[in-house]
Amino acid sequence: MRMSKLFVQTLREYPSDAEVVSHKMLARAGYIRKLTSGVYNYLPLMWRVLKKIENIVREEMDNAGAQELLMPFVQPKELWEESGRWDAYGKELMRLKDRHDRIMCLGPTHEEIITAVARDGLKSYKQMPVNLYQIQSKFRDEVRPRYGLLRGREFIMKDAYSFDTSEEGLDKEYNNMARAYKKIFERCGLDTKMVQSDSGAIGGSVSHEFMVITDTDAGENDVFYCDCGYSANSNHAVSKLPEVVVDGKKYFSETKIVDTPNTHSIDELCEFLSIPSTIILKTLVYIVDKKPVLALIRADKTVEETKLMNSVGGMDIRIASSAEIAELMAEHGFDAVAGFIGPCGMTGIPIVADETVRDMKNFVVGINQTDKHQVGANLSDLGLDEIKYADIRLVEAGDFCPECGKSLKVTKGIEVGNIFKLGTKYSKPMNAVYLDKNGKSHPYVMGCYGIGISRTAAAAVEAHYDEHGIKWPIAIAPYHVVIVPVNIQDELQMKVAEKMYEDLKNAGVEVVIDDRDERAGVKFKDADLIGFPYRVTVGKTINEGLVEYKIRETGDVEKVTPEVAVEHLVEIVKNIK
RNA sequence: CGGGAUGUGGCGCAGCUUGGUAGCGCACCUCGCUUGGGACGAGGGGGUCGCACGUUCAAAUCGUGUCAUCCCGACCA
Repeated sequence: MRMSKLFVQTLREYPSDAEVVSHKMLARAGYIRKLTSGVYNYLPLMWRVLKKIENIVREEMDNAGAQELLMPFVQPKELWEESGRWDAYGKELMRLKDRHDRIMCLGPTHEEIITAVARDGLKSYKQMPVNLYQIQSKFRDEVRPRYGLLRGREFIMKDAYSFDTSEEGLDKEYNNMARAYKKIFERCGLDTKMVQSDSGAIGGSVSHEFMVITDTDAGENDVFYCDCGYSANSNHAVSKLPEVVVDGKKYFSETKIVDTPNTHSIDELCEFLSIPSTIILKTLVYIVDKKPVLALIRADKTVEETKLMNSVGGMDIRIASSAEIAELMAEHGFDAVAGFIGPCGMTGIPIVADETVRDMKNFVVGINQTDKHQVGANLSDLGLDEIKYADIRLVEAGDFCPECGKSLKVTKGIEVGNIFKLGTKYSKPMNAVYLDKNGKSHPYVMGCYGIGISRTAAAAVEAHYDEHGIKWPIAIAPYHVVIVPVNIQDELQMKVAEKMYEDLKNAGVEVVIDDRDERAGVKFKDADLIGFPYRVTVGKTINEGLVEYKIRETGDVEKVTPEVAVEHLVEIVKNIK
């Protein structure tokens, strides 16, 4: 490719709306342009990168025995009603009508469609197991798109779905996919961790996420991990706790109600009573699937919303507003504001207590009266009808590993892939069945496996950049090398550059020649910004028969003959895998 | 959804307070000059100032509404 013809426009400055590294870099280097919120044009350089990632994914999926197909982007409402997700999915599902007023949606994922495809063509145990995948654009109408390609509304994803006759078969395929994923991300030049995670709206039991570990702002997930190998997303992580005081008898000799004016926060309450937060029972009001739920937890800990939601089998959770709290209080004959809520007398609504609550004795608790708390209280004395215990606690760095007991560490990660065991979550309601040896029908045992293609590209930038621009891993770089003749008026420089260009092209190296009539500085800046893994500069030293060979990643420079440079590059490209 | 901010050429911004011919830098086109880390000079093209309504002799500027975009929050009572 000739730089003079390449459709790319680099910018002198970063676009003002870009926040994270990958967004800034990709926009400035001319890879992407925003069309509308969360929706981007993939310009030629970007598309080359995306195709490289797609091809790696394709090869490894095919190697792992999966088969590629392509399903529609626009989908009918009916299938989503069959699975029950038409109502459950929420506003992220972009719904629309066609000219006949038929209701459709844009595919945010394809479980419904693939299950229907399988139902249609997968009738016998003899055809199984089978794993089908596609690489498709998806659309999720995110509340708040941000971070460029990392959290867009439209994005490219590889999604695979496996069909088995048994749990054992699913386990096997699950591990097969985990291995394939590991290979895929390695080939893309990405260091990933496979972490346990919540299975969310997709449903199912077991799931893992593949996280690119990054120190940039773009890491959206907290990953807890341990040297022993344990690692989990914060929405799923569990831990053992360090020993702390959970008995308040040292502070309170008897059970009584005390005035605690203006103690709206735990900090204020601790200060007012001169006690540690570990002997306060914190009560929070959540709205799960539009209904109130009370969460009880030791006050030095934080509720993990996803865990709480799962504990009551919900699909949607948020903290209650002060108006909702007031309403709830009124319904139960109380009149208290946040800060003084307690479980006592809250009949008829689910109460979930974190495991930390079990051991608490003689604690402090709200009693649904503003500016008052009960001290020296015990759960058995509170006269509660039914409490459900569950682990609804957010793990913190320093908690102990649930497997080996050592201290957990925390890091930020960008999720680039996930694998789920779905079981019969979709096949059952959608009546997608096969016949076994005895002619009996059973629902498929399914798994699903996703990789964010466009997100992987962005994550790669987050993981590989410097102040000058992108440093693509060679396997996913848009081109392998750029040849920069410093002065295109110089006949010898141009002659050598053109010769190398032809030789490299003929040898299968993806090469760009920067034949623009620009000053050297401009060409170097662009080369760094765009992130070609290698640069060969043909300048004055060509008079001694030498060119400059530079590695973007390390910055290492070497003077070599054009022939040696070509040899190096051909060799490097041959070894990409 | 709550809070904050911003919409002026492809990108980055000024102008708005105090209404009066729409500006600057980068990018783009032409010529000259320059050629190892985003040169320089001269000339040039490109904008219904987000949109609508209103006030006014006159609106980018003032008012109302609306749309869009971005940031923060939506997890501790």
